Amino acid sequence: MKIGEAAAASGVSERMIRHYEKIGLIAAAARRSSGYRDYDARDVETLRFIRRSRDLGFPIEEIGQLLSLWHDRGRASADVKALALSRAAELQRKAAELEQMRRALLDLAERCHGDDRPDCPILCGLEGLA
Amino acid sequence: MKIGEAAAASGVSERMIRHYEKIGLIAAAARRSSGYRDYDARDVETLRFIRRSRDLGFPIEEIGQLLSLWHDRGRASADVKALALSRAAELQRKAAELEQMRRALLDLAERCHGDDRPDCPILCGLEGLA
DNA sequence: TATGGTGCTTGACACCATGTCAAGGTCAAT
DNA sequence: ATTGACCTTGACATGGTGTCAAGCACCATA
Repeated sequence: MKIGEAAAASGVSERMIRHYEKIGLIAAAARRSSGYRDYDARDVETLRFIRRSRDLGFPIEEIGQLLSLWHDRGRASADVKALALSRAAELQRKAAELEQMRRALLDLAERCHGDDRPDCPILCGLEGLA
Repeated sequence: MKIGEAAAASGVSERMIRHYEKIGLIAAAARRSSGYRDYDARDVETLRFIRRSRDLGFPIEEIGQLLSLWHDRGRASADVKALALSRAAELQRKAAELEQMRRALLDLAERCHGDDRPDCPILCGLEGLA
């Protein structure tokens, strides 16, 4: 299977497949005599695993750890759970941060009459004179 | 005022001050005969404005628009409010996305016993066999 | 078989915001 | 005058992805 087909089958772009190979997240693909990369079903499975992990917000480094655990038949599920819970906590932290920014913005916007007049509490707030 | 003092006074790092100058977000600073950049209170105010905008999640491009509006004494507050509300909506969208990822992760983690045994619903979920 | 179109290769540049490091010049205080 | 802190520019890195370019491989059809 050539890289284009592997990309279509896994949902990971050709660009990112080459990238993951370069940074060592996945092993270098087999090559045909022409130099084309050659993929099999197992490779596609791995790529799909990576894509799902990314979709769940795991950074590359942690995806590497997940892949190790995945390939390790004797791993303890506790190790995986710990990674997942720590990721979930991080996501919550980030979401809370965004929410806090949003609330601050809405507070400013609420005090802004939002018409043709030039005075604007939002800009004053950004100046630091809120 | 030299760049280090301006950085300390505004909360924007020296690195980013130079960066903002290079990308044209702020005007090129005055220079002493030595070549050192020279800042006054007004410059620091601008930097602080930028920092607060960044803290509220505005991307650089929108900060440029905010700066224009800020400097424009005749601006309509409605224009500022529109920017702020659109930013708030974007923040909410992003937060919701993170929250959705988190929930998916927690769903998987909940089904994982998290002990020494190797079978793990989280990894199965990442494989796509959830 | 020749040709064309599509797919593959590598490499480079871009984004956005920020950090760090290096080599060299300047300032201020001792 | 020396020293140590500060400034200058430039380059490289991060993370995840896009795009573009030049050149080669593959396949089907004329």
